[in-house]
Amino acid sequence: MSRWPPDADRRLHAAALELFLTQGFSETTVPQIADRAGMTTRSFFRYYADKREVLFAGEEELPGVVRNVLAHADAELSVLEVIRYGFREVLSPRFDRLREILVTRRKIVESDEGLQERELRKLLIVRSAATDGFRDRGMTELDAEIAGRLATTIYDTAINAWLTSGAQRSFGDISSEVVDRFDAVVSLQSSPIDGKTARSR
Amino acid sequence: MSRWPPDADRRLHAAALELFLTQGFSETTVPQIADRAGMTTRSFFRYYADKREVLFAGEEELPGVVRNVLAHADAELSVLEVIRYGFREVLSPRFDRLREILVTRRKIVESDEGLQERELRKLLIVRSAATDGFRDRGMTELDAEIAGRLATTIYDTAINAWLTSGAQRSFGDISSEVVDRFDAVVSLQSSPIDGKTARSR
DNA sequence: GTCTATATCGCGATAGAC
DNA sequence: GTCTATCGCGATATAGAC
Repeated sequence: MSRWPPDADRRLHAAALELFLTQGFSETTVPQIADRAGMTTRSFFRYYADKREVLFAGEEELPGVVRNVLAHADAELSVLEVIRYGFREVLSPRFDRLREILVTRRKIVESDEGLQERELRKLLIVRSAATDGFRDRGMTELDAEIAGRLATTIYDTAINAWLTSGAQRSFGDISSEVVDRFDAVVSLQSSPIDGKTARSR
Repeated sequence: MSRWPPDADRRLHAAALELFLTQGFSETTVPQIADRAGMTTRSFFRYYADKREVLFAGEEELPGVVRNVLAHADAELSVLEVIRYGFREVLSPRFDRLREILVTRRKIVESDEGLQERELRKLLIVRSAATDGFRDRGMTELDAEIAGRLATTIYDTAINAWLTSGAQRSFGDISSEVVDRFDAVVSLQSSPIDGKTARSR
């Protein structure tokens, strides 16, 4: 048995989540987290760049997943079709069983503006990966950037709708609906609420 | 003549910009900024919530402008048409003469991840205003959120393209092009780079 | 305005693992 | 021995309390 228990990063993560939930994020200090995980303050910063970062542990794979999906999806698919396919076939299976955890995390993030900022930057990283992926599919630089932004915006909208809805619907179902609405909002002259469906040009 | 020179916030802003440009953002301390502006560290935090905030001074009106445009634009305009109109008629006149300043600010923001996070949150505030505006135009909650996200995403894309392009083109011209490309990327089966223009359904 | 908590990080020492 | 994880100490700056 080694002197240093393994999984120091996971222990820090677990300790942090408990404290954030019971005391609140800003009321929790790094020394408290480190104590609860059985190590020193200095060691905390060895695993996490700052106090916010610990909440986003485990999301490092997402950019790689995005690149992978875009690299292997049928080249004939339109942008919205690729997005719909990726969300339903790849992201939904990964996300659906994590719903409870994500709802909890979301509640903590919402309580602190600094955490919201960090979450937005995480989304920016995903967006870069998506833009790269669309560029590699042969789109022009501007179109790839637009497609990347579109994909992450739809992603964020769908995640939001999914975690807010009390029902047991899958992320794939909800994201597919969101894709439809994006298509409609961009394409239609007016919102269907007015009954108009003619394209403007 | 009063004991305290007026425009304390502007002096702090000017001092901060100079120091950020010459020394870099992270190498500049708040006491340095305050000293250069002729006041104490404590006074800095009276005018700006934190060191990052000073870089975004003067952008507080944007949400109000957005609400105003959406409230007064022709009710028959489609989402993309409202966006195009607002960017060309309202934002472009405001932005075009500020290009140099915005280019400078952009360079500083790009140098620091924390500043990028803050900028993203500022965009989030604008997005909330846009979403409110679209909701008030009679859209459903989900469609309004989508339209708000679309507007700010196009805004960010256009600002980026505008400040990156060396040419003297107006923000209105560039943003109009970006609107066209968003429409095309969402609507077309494939990118025009392949010569395909048929809509997928 | 002053004081202070606390985040953050640099550096060197140390303790086991291989 | 070398490598890696951790510790201990301390310095600095932000940010908020009083």
